[in-house]
Amino acid sequence: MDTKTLPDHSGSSSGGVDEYLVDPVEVDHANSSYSDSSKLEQSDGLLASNELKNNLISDGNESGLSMANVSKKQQIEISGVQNVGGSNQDKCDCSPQLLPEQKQIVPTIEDYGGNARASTGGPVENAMQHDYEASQNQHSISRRCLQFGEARPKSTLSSTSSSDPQNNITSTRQPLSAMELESSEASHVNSNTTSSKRLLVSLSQPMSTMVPPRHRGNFPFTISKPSGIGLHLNSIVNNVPVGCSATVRMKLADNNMSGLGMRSASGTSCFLPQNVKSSSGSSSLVEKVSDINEDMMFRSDASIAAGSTPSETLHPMESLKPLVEYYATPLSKMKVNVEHVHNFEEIKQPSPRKKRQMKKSSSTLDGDGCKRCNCKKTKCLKLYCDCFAAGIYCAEPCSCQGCFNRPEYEETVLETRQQIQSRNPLAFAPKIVKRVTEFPSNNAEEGNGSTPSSARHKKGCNCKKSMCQKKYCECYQANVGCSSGCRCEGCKNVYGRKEEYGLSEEMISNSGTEERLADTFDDRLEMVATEQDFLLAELYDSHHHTPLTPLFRGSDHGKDAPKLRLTSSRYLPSPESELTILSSYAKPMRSLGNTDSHDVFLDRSKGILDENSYGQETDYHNSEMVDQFSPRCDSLVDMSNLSPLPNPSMVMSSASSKTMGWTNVSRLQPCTGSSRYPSGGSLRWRCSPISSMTQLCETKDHERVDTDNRYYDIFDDDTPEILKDASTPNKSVKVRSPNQKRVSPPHTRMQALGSSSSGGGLKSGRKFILQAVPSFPSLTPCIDSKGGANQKESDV
DNA sequence: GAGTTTGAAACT
DNA sequence: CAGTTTCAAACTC
Repeated sequence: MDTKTLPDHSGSSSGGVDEYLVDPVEVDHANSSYSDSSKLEQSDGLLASNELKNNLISDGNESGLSMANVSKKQQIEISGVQNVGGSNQDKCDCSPQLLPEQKQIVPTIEDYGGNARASTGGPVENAMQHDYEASQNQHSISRRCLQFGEARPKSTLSSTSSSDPQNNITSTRQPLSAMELESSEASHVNSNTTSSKRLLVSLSQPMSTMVPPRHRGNFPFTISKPSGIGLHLNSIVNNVPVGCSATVRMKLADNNMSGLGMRSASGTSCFLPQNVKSSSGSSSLVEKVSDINEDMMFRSDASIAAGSTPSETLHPMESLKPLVEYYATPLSKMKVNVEHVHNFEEIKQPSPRKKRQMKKSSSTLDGDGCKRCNCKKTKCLKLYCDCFAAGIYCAEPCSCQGCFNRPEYEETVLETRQQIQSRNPLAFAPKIVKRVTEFPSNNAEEGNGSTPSSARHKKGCNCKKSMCQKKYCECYQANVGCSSGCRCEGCKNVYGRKEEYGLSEEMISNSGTEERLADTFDDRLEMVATEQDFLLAELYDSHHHTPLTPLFRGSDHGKDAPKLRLTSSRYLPSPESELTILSSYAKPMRSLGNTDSHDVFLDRSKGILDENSYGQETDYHNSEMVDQFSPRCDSLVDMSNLSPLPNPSMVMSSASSKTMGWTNVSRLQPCTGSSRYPSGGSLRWRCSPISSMTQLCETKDHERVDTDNRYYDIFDDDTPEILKDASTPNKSVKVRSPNQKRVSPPHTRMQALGSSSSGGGLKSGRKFILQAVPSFPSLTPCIDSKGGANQKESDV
């Protein structure tokens, strides 16, 4: 059968892939027998995967496949190298974990890596890791180049600055090492190996170099974001906060672009713990981190999920926390390891029910953060699979059968995702979108969990019998209230009834018809995203190629957006990403603000994550967010310098970066598959978003600098600083205004926003921004004003 | 642990 | 686009 092809994978990959896959598992399981069995299973799975591909993916973009294949090959090579270096499977796992997507992550790491290397050289000394790193570095380097252009930019920023892949290679080693380390660590999270320390060291260095001392912790996040951004993160993160196992990787299947984000994101959740443990550049720190463990992880995860907030959360935390969070980001990057772990886990399928029970107790997420699916017929390649839908790889906790949602089958996964996306571009978009919050600052409500207003299910539920009081209801499950978009009957959602939703939003009532409401709702969601994540979104877009602009262009954002996206030659990683990102961003912010309870954070994260299903995007956002929050201007500035972005100046940069990145990306990455290996330039651009952030930072450095508290405050408000900037007379605002004109969001929206936002000028500003968001194109022009953005405007 | 219920996803 | 089927999670026993 297909096995023949599989053999190749199994042969090459099985050897390499399996091993590395095993490693991750091992890590989780502490060298459990999984590896062996998993290998076998995987090999089987590989065969099956081929079949699946044939069956499942009729469309299967060859480009994507080819890409995937390439990545696999690389992975294999890597794995082989790793094996050579470190005999331990675990080690291997770590390296192998680097999937194509992961590779992308690596690049990001590279950025850090540059910095990390020098510093890390010493710290990262685990024999395993060393070997692994050494071998991988070279391999990884090439990978990186292929996969991410982004890394380069960052790398350039960090240290080497070589945009060229080659340069990356040299520089990348450290980054890779760091990544690998992270990944390895992630895999070893349980083990608490010294490797983690390495990571810390490597990370720390980059951080230090890149970011000012304060923000160092954050800085890593920044980097990580780029790598991991993925959508899945959202879901994963949200759901899986601590865990780890879940592989966020989602890669991108949705969008090649998104893949990147996914990876990082996923990695984050899982990696954070590991990173923390491992990273302890200083033993004390490491230990502390390890001690912190879950809490930290949660935070980190959450932060990661949020994308932006990590630093913030950290700030409030003790010094250690920052470290943890800091590392957490890297972890996200490391998601590869996590993924592997998942794979193994899935393969072995320890005890589904137990896992389930675990899940039940913890709600959706496993303690590990894994979704713990139990798929039996879908091979975890359909949206039925929570893991797959979340953009993460199945992991140990999963009790799925015949799972192909593993790093090993990345190609299959990606292809399948593409197919699904082709049918429904929003299929992987976060389901939950943060609503335009009326009250960014008063989010205590959310903490209460009663805040229906904060977010909504984008599609809305269709409950008939559960009355939206059970987890059957997606809205309820996401801890969000029902909205006008819901078609539920007898809604009694404790988080907010459909009716209430409409009431709460004056706008809706104004609109009148449900359709209008629904539309408005979507718009609102988008709006919200824009507001909070506006800048981020832009960045995100740039990273993902997502044509946010298109959406924005479309006055109807929500509806049209998808179409526009679709129409666009490029696959948007996730049209939803916009919303998602924003929402995730916003939520995280809140959660961060609330840092108090992890639970809250987690809950939010879930919803948010879902929204961010596109890990990649999210990652970027996260990174961006991180940058904004933690990285500080300094780091940001540096980044901007490094970044190819023409104009680091201005907040607009973020928007511009989006457009820039977006356009560039589109060009560079016509195909989703290809997107993975975007030219360095495109990637760089994506990274550039950071620069935008930096810009913002510049404008608001003093504010940020003042205290972390401020950040928190910001988050509390839901309005990221960026937004604030935007809201403020900042450049961003101006830039946006033009777009706003275009967008001219529905009057209802405006009104509703205004009413809702009544809270304060900020709110109003946000709303305003939101409106602007739809008009993103204009923003880009502003940004591009220097560059291509203007063109877009003219086009528009 | 097995079986049922539920609603989303997928299919027609 | 609507209706039906399939699926896996959520839930119950």
